[in-house]
Amino acid sequence: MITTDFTPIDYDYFDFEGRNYARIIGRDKQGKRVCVIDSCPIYLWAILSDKLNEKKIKNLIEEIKEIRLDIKGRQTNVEKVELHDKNFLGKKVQALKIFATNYKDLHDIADRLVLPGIENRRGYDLGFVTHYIVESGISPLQWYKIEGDVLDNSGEFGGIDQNLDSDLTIRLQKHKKIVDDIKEPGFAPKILAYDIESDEFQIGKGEILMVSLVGENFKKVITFKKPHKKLDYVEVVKDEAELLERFVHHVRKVSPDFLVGYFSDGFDLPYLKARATHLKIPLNLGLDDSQPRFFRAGAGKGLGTGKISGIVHIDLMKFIQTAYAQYMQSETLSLNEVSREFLGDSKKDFKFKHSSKIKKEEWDDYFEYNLHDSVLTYGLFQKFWPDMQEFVRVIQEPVFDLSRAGLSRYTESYILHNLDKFNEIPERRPKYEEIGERRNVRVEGAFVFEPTPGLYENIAMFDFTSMHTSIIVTHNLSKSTFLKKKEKNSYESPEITEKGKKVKYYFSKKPGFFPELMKEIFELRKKAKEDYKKNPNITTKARSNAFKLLSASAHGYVAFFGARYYSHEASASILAFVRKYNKETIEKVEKAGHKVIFGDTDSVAFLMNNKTEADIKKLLEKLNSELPGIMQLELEDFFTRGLWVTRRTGTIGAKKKYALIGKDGKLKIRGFETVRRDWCHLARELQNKIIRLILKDGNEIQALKYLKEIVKKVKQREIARDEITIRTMLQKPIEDYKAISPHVIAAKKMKALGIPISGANLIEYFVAETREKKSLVREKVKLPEEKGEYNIEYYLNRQILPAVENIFQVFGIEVREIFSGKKQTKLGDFK
DNA sequence: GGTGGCGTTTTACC
DNA sequence: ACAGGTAAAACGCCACC
Repeated sequence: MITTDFTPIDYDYFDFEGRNYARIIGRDKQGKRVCVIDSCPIYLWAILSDKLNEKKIKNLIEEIKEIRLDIKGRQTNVEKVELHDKNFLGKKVQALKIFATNYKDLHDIADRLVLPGIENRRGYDLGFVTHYIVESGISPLQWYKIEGDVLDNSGEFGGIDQNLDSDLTIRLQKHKKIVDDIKEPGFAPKILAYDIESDEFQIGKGEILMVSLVGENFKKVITFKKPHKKLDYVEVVKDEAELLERFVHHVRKVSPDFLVGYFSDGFDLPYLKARATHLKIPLNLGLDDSQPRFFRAGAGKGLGTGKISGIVHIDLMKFIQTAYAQYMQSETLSLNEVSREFLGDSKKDFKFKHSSKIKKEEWDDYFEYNLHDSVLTYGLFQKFWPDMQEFVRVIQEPVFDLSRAGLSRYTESYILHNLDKFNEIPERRPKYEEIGERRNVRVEGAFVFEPTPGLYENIAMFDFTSMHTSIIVTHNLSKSTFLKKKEKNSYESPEITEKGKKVKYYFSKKPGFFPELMKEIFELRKKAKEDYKKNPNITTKARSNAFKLLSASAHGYVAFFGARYYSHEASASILAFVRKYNKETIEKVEKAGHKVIFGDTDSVAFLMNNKTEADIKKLLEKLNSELPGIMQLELEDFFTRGLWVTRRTGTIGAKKKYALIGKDGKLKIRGFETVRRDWCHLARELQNKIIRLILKDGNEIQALKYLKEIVKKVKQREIARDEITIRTMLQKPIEDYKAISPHVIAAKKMKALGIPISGANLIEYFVAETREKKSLVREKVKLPEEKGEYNIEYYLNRQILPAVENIFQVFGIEVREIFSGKKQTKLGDFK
């Protein structure tokens, strides 16, 4: 017997004599690697029909006990059956807890349970690891005091400890959570970042020229190419095979908790595996000597995820995409841009070419480039680790799974790990046909107010705090609280138009577990925010962020076709309430004597009309006193000026396109080309400057002068290539495009010239002058590397002037008439 | 051969 | 396929005169 402290990092399981055993890899407080072997009850639920008498239940139990399975080379049977009072979708039910030997048999047992008296079979599709965490209460990245027998070359479980590179292997007997306190320092993980460079981009097609590894006080580039100067981090080997061997050697020697790459699920790890297979080199990176395995689960864009036993392989890009992308400034998820935003550092300059064309002295730059990619990846992991850690603690799924999950899984995991509090049996995942049906229904979304174009002064803006989530909580909306028929004393949705008919949906007043959990998230977020204000550090901030994201995804989850707790009725009702509350707020603000300028989903912007800020705050208080439940309106800010413009065609105001300036001079620009990456920098920066000049002192003449300067520069060809480059994302394979737009042409050109498309799939091009007169833009597309002069007419008439023309129209200035020479043949011009 | 409506595509807002 | 709907805008495509 031994007692130690322990934090679980990675979970998997193995079979021994037909039974499942969880194998948890973690650390103790001294940083020693500890492996814990444990088991848990394996079972599924059979939910019984309402009116089943005792005798029938008894017979059913006897019948189930007789089930024998002979599948996949295993012979097993139902071990035990118990009758329990449970809840399923908020309803009291009687359910049979059916115990089996092996988790993998549960599906087959469920298939045998299609019996009279059994309504539903549930709880067999969670996956062993999730099931184990729920059952055992041993959650990732928490601290436990554990007690058990040491397995030291014991030969138990077929000698599992003998082949495992851990300091201590324990067969668990007892465990106790020792801290659940945010002040407890988290564990400092051992990290190794890696990156490869190869000749060909297609996986396994070319040779791997070099691999870089970066850890704490550890920097290495392994290569079989010769350095020009002496570089102490370069380890020269004889060939690619030895490179792979040395890579494995170093990873095993450092033995990190996390092997971290950037887009490494889609490139680095599969490439290493492919080359190792080709060269017959074992890539035994696992703690148990196993090779990386690839799973298609969670595969976006047809890529799998790479798993290494005992060492958590992390592809940072996916985590950043899920948890950060919506709050980031970066326009792509490229390592370069993300590093620049979060680390203030970027990739080293290196112009790719085939290895046969790289000159002797250029190799040193390539090594440095390769090393620096790992340096950046290492830095990013350090930066994001506190957040990743808090997400793991909150949703209670292992780091590996969290790092590959999308927002729906975050929410769903949180639910699944908290169902016990409600004595709830988990709902199953939707079947293929259900997903198809769900994808076919559309629901009407939020209301967007049509603004009147103009320049306004003294504007106030209100918005609802976590609007969708507070609606879910206030009106108890969810799958399980939805009532098929109206009951007295129930919540009622506003009127909804569906398929041309007006309907209303009704929800029980008895608090449902989903709204209750969302309320919990809502409150925990509030508390985390207060904790952060009191004690600002990375952990309190990370926790606040985690709950913020979970809270923001609540409605998205309910409306997501893949969700276990998907509900069309709840989603449609949530959105109907969103429209109702926004419209009501707009009416009330107008009634209070203010002209409303704009509103989108959860916000309303209006003129202060000589009222003081204190008056506006009083109005806010009054509006809040009239709101039900946890609904809350807050003051977004006061603005000194705001600009709304017309849509490109016509005279109606453009929604979602405005610019505001705060009392502190800070700009808030929404929707304008300034924030869109598919416009060239020149047009974006010009527009930004014009907006700035106009909002700062409301003087359009200064802005017009500035425009004149830029137009002159364009006409005199003084604009740099980079400024006129247009960047657009290629969203699918080139062949799949029906419409051949300019960026598709550019992508085709790149393919023909063998220029690799960046990991971010961003296509860059510019519009050039052509000898013959061509009308289509795509016929004038050139790659940034190509020779040619930019097309003055295009940049003037299709980029510069469109970016600013409707801003000047607010002041009655027609910039096209001033600058473009030609008259536009728009209808408006003849009136 | 110009043009106007429509479908496709990308990107942003909340 | 892997959180949702609303909206702006550009461009190609195609019928039409």
